[in-house]
Amino acid sequence: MFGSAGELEWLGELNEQQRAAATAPPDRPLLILAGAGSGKTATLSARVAWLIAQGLTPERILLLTFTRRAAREMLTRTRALLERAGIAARGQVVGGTFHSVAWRLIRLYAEPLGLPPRLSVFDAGDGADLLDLVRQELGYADSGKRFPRKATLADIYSRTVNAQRPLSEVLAEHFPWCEPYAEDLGRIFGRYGRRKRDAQALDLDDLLLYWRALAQHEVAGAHLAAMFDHLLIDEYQDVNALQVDVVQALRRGDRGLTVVGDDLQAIYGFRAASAEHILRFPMLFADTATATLEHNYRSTQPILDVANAVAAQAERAYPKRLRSARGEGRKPQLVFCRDEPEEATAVAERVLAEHERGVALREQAVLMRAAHHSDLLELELGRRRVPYVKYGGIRYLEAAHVKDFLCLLRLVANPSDQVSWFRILQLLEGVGPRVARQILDSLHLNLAMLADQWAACASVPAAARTDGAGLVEALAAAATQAAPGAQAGLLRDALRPFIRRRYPDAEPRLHDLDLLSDFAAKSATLEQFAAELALDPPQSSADFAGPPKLDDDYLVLSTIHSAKGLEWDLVHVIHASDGNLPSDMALSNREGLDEERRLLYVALTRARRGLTIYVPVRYFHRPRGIDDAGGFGKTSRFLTDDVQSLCELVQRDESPPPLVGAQIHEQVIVDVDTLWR
DNA sequence: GTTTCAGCGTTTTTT
DNA sequence: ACGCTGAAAC
Repeated sequence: MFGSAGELEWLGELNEQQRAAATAPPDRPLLILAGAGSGKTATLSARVAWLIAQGLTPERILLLTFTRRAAREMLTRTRALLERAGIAARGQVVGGTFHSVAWRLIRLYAEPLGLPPRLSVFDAGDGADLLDLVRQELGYADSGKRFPRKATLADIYSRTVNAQRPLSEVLAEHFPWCEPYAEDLGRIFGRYGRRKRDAQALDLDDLLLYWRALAQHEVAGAHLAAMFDHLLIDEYQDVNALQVDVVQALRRGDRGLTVVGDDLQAIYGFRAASAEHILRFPMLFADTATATLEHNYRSTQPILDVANAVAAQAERAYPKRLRSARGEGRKPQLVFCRDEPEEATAVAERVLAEHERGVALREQAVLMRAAHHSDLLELELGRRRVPYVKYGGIRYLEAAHVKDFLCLLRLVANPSDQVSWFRILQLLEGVGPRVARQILDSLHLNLAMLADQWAACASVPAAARTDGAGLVEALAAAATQAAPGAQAGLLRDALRPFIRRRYPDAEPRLHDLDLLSDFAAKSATLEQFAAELALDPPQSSADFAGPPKLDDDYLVLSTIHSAKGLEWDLVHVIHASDGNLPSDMALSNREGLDEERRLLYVALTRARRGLTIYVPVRYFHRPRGIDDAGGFGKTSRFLTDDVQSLCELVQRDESPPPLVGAQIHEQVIVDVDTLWR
């Protein structure tokens, strides 16, 4: 079974548990429980390399990861291992997220699935926009007072679909304040589905639904399952019921199956994921072999002590404690700050002090629960001219001008996409929701004939006619081109005047469009480009700025969710107070609280050798009265006495000591009379 | 009847 | 940065 010892010498670099996992017999389902920092990526890469060394064909191995970045990293490592063994990997392992692989397979099987050959992919924002459109059409926009916002509608829809449970149950459990609208929501969702089909679009949830339907189909499913000999899944603690169905359907016969995860790091409950799936894996897949990795190669022991103490607070805690292979180090610091501005100052000072001591900015990260928790810090960093990149939060694709551009791109491939039209038309002067709808009703959405129709369309206001003709012509011209770069260029040029007119800060936005066009030029087709962006959106502004230069140094700011799987020398966790971490929004049930705790656990275990947790003691902008100076926040309930005893406590209060009257020798004078004398 | 704009309040996490 | 509101402008 094993390759000859000389061939796979790198197996010797793994520890015993890792090696056992990497070389476990491929015909039994394998569950790898891998604690934080336990060399999970190394092990999984080694397993892929080992499977190939055993004779498996790379193209017949499917690797599902949480992000495309993770897939890339594993495949790079795998290739390096194979090279060392002198094995020339002929093909490529198929890798990506559940959603991106679903997209590839669905396109392959579009015909039997009854789908049109041209398809758009809606990202979360597009889905929300269509829901908003439907809500307006059904008249809910003006009637109700507090009807759920479009983002909430999208959340409810997605959660219901992903959990595969009746709407009523999902509402009762997670959106109780929306229960009175249950019927209305049902009507909206039904219509949403039909409109989506008319637009020849799939949303992110559809990708999983269609993949599952395909995999469970008697004939197509068998065909699909036969494409792969081995299926590996990373971050299995964050899969939902729909994804488990797909995995189960794909494993027909004795296909190999390896899953890796850590139930202590399950943080995607809001996406209907549940750690139950990893815990029940051995029950679902008979004859499962289990491997456990618990040596931590990332962090020093004092950091792990704190992480372990946090994890131990869970009612259903496992006796799984991370043990450091790196040894001792400095105790984590717990810094109490007077208020949020003070916290921002403290973080900036500490980051810069470490930088002086030789720790590059990019070896440090600031992690937070919610993207806006770093608002003040970002101002402070700007003032001090500290370069930083932020991950998570408002993403590029959500910026208005980027959406405008992407809608145009999508229209070339799919002119029946009404949501895109609706948005584009409103760029024109004198066109709001009402007129846009009228125009849409009177046009046949066919690019070849569109220019004539546009000129004749009575609904188009005079002011918009010429401007709109420019866009329509650009769309028609782009449709006759084949090269995506040329197409994107045409559309960008046509969009330019609108961007200038609409946004006061047009220049940086135009620059974004240039970058996007350049990226589009590298894709096979515009359709492909738009779909890839929806499936694997750029994680930060840096993703678009081209490959980073080697001497670029910047601090990383990231939501904890986006920090998953990453590590830094020094980690700064901010806003560790009740209401922020745990977030107020998550406290309605115990599951929510547990997930918040795991979130903190994930944050803590990102640090290699330095960890600082900041607690702002006082809050100013609480939604109270104007003259309320602010309340006192409470230290996060997860930072118990137990946890604090493992930290070095720092009181940071910059307010000057109170003045004693006797210290002031001259009287203080207040006089405004000089102003008008 | 619609569009547009200013002002105000709010903002969890993401494929 | 966005949605909602009310009021002005077309």
